Amino acid sequence: MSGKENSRERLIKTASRLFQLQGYHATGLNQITKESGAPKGSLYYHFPDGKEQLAIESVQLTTAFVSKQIEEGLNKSTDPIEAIQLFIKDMAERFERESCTVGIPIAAVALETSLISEPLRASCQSAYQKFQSAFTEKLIQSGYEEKHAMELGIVINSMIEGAFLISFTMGKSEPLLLVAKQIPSLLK
Amino acid sequence: MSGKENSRERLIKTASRLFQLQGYHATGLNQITKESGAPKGSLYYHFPDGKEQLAIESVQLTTAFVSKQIEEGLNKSTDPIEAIQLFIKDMAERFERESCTVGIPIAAVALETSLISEPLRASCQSAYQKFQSAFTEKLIQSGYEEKHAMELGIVINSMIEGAFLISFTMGKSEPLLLVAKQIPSLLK
DNA sequence: GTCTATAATCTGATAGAC
DNA sequence: GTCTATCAGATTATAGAC
Repeated sequence: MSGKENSRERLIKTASRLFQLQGYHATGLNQITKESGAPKGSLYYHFPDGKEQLAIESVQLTTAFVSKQIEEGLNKSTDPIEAIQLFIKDMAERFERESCTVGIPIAAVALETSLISEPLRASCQSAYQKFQSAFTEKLIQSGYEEKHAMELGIVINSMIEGAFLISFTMGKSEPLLLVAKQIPSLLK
Repeated sequence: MSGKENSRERLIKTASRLFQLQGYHATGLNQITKESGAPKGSLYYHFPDGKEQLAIESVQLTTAFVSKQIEEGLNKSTDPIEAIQLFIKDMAERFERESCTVGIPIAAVALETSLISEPLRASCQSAYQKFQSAFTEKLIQSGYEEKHAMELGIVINSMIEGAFLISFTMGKSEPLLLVAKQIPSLLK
């Protein structure tokens, strides 16, 4: 309704990037306001519940963005094996290209806050559920039996998230590529 | 050489537990000294390089502990498929039993520090390499071709680490159990 | 080796003028 | 909606007595 929601948008986008890259506790409110260009005073106007609320909305933004990426990636082939492999390889390439300017979606926030903030944990949980269901949907559309597709969706999501973590630590995308390579064994 | 290295030991053990559970930035030096019972003044005597050094040695302790657990677990069966499945199920049971009093080995520290501390990142990297090679060794002993065994070691490690992360966030061990279930497809 | 006190800096959060 | 100033508490780290 109001004029420009610009400041709020910028705050969430900046927070989203920094939380993924540095984690929850390492990212200060000062840094977020400073890098977003938004005035610090306006943070608590837009997010009365402070850092926790900002993090929840950041996770939600990331979730929407990544889910869309997964769905678009999976649409590049009708064959689920090929589609999932293509998606993972895309992630690996992006990882190599942007080096570490992107971080791993959700993971750091999930690890750091699951024990100390129930609403934040719940946000991360529904993020992962959304990722999983994208894979599961693809498999169901390809004729996989429903329960099997659900189980595979969870496993594929775990594999990718784990490979991201190891790739990030190792500084190379090899684990992601090897996971992609094993997808046929898993799905056949 | 000196009398009791007790205080140093306690500091590392406490730090190790807290870093896994809460992550690097959320764990303060005050909390570590307080919970370890060691005097705060002695921290910088034993660890002149401060928090970073303490974290590196904590990661090393965790690495040794977890590696031993993996190796012992894998020795419970000569069949690699069964052995790996047993190990993952053990982890899942322990996860359920101790709920969240244990955290995920290495992961939080790896995510939080890989970009800000090269020595700490390197410690986490060699941790993961050690985990991987335990799986790889088991596969080679069972007759898998060396390169294939190495690739599978990396993928299995990624799967487990990812499933841990998702299980932790979800609050239930289902992802770990589903990963165990898919091991036969992967290894056959 | 231990302990206390404290420095210097950062954090999240608030109050109030504009 | 914006901006400044500031609070109380946390952080890592150091200095120096014991």
